[in-house]
Amino acid sequence: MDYLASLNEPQYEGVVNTEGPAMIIAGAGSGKTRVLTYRIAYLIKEKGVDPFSILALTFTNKAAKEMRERIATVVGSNARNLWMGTFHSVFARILRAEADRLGYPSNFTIYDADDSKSLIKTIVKEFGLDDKVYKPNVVFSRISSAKNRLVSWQEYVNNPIYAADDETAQKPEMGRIYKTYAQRCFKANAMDFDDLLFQTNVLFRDHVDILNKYQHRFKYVLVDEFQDTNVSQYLITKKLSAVSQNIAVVGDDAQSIYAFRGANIENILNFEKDFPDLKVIKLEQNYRSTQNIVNAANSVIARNKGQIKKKVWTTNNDGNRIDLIKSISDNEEGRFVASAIFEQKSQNNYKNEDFAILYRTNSQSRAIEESLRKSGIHYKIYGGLSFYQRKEIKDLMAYLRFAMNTADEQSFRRIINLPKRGIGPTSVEKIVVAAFEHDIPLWEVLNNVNAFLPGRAANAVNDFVTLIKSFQIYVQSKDAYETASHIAKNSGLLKELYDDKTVEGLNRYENVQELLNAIKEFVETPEVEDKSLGAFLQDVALLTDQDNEDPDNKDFVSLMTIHSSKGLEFKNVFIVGLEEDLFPSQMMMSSRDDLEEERRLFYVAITRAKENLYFSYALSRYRYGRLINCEPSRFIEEVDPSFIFVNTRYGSREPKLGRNDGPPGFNANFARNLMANKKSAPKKPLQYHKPSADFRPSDTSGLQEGMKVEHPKFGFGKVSKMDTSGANKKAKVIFEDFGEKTLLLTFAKLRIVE
DNA sequence: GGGCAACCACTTTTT
DNA sequence: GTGGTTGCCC
Repeated sequence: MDYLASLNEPQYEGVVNTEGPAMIIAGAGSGKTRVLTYRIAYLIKEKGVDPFSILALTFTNKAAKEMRERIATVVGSNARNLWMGTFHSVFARILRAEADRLGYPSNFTIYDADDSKSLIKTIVKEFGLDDKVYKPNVVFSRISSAKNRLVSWQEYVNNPIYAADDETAQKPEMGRIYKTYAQRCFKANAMDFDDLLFQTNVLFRDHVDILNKYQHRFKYVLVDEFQDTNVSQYLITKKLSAVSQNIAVVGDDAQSIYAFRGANIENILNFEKDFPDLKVIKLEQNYRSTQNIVNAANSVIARNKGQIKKKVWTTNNDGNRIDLIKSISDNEEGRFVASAIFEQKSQNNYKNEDFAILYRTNSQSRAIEESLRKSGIHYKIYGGLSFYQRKEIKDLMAYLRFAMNTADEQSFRRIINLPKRGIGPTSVEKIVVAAFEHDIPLWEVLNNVNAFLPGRAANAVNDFVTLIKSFQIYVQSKDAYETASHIAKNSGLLKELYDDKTVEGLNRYENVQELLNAIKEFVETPEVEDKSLGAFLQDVALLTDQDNEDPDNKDFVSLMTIHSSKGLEFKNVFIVGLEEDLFPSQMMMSSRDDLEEERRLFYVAITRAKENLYFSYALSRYRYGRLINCEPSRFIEEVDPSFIFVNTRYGSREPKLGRNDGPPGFNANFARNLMANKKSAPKKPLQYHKPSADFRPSDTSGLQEGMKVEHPKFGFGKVSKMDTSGANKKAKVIFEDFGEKTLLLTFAKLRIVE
């Protein structure tokens, strides 16, 4: 019982109250993971519960892995038998086992968000709709949110409320798209991420015997990050624990930052209603941060109306005040952050790993990255494009998936003309449409393609079919690694990449090799019983590469979005880009709820810090390659000023050329196309105007037609036309040396001469 | 069908 | 700033 001795009173309550429903509201830094892991350890060790009958659900693979390891240190190897994993992986496993009840094969493919969006794109195109109205992202999130609220396409099409909604949104075809999308997924033997939860609900709703089976199997259900569950996830856990009533949820409403993905804070209220004899435990003591940081965070979150009453407190030292850094530009901001890290390291013996730089959007990383590189500070950027989203990886994966599941339309579209086989979009469309019109499997169309396509295209398709059939023999008889490397070689993918001698080409080649290594590793793992390609694909679909860590070099500064920083902590945290419209994000300002979610995001960012916290903002910044003026974020003012130390550190802005700056034929965009097309460079060198004044972002509100202006690069010119009709005011200027250019006045690089 | 140049659109995203 | 896409031409 010694592991329990270290717990405080409410933590102990959270661990030992294992029977009946419990809700643990855990403030930031209050030892939430510890309570969850000890609770499971307590069940196994002290209560003698079989690990097989404990189901613990998390949101990330990383959290599941970490928790499993921590439990193992208390209970030993027995922890392996726990049902612990992400919602998606656990229910994918159950769905594979019970797939036949839903009319799916057990080797169904899992579509990731990219697959889903490209399927939506093709459907929108097939319907002859405007993809500017039916943007794949918008359609996808509409379908996704319907599924997460358990609205099937049948209900969606039949319910006039949705039709009216879509009518006002000028998207009347949404129901038809949802229907087609769902049917296409089903026909492709594929489930998207939302289906894994949606179909589990269907399974439990329509097949009571199966529900009973799992209700009796899982005697204890635990849910981590409960504030981020959506309706679909909540209903699954509720149903599973309806018999045993042993359900424990752990979360913090103040850290709910995924409402935009369907997370529903009302689950907390519903939970209280659904389980009336619920035990509520509040963890309010923060062990992570200094007084100043805890109090600043409290002063921010207190502005939100909707929240559960709790008071997070700490007995830690006061610590330093928050350092507020003001700078002139995003580059300058990067430099100050780099120099602050440098100073702190030498003065206070911090290591790189003690620092994190948090921002609202991934695109902000570039300016920071540059200055860290110049200062020789080792850093790592989290997020961005993941390994499995890279084109070359998706290409090979598509071959592997198609060899496993010849109904998979998305994989088919990806590989049918890759490498080039002379099968164009028209032929592909004919094949797919034929499969639908005659209601036969895609594979059958491909095997009888001569009936649908003219000779030359049909021959190419026949070759493709023969190739796939040769792969299928491997799939059946060899392990995943042998199959995958055979397919990589014989599909021609590797050769195409090998022939590409550019830097990117080499990278892509290495990435494919890395994927093959990963498969090899999978095959050579002794615990893995099923070493087939199918087993690997099932494993990998739900894996993101967050856990691919480089063990050699762990001492780096972490750069990431605030979203991905959740659950982590650092001694020193920089929150950069604290500017109005950026954070809080302009696109989030439509309603008060959205502002509250942005504020919770700010709260999450602040509470990552253990010792020192820095706020930083710039007065001007490049966004989408254009210079804009910025104002400090309202969030800075929302922090009680007694916790802030203002540290004004202006600098200067250096002129920077955008890709489209300069005359056509001589600008960077032209150079880029030259590089891409391997043509020789023009003989004439670039000659830009030498600015006669210091060009800071300036006010151009008085600009009128006919005025003479100076531009830092194009030199002198005359305003020929003003366009104030759109959201972005524009001016057409005829430059003496470079001719006519249209300039966006928001970015105000013009100086009025006369 | 393929190559090239211009054009467009961009939030966060554990799965 | 970047990547993806469209539209024109061969």
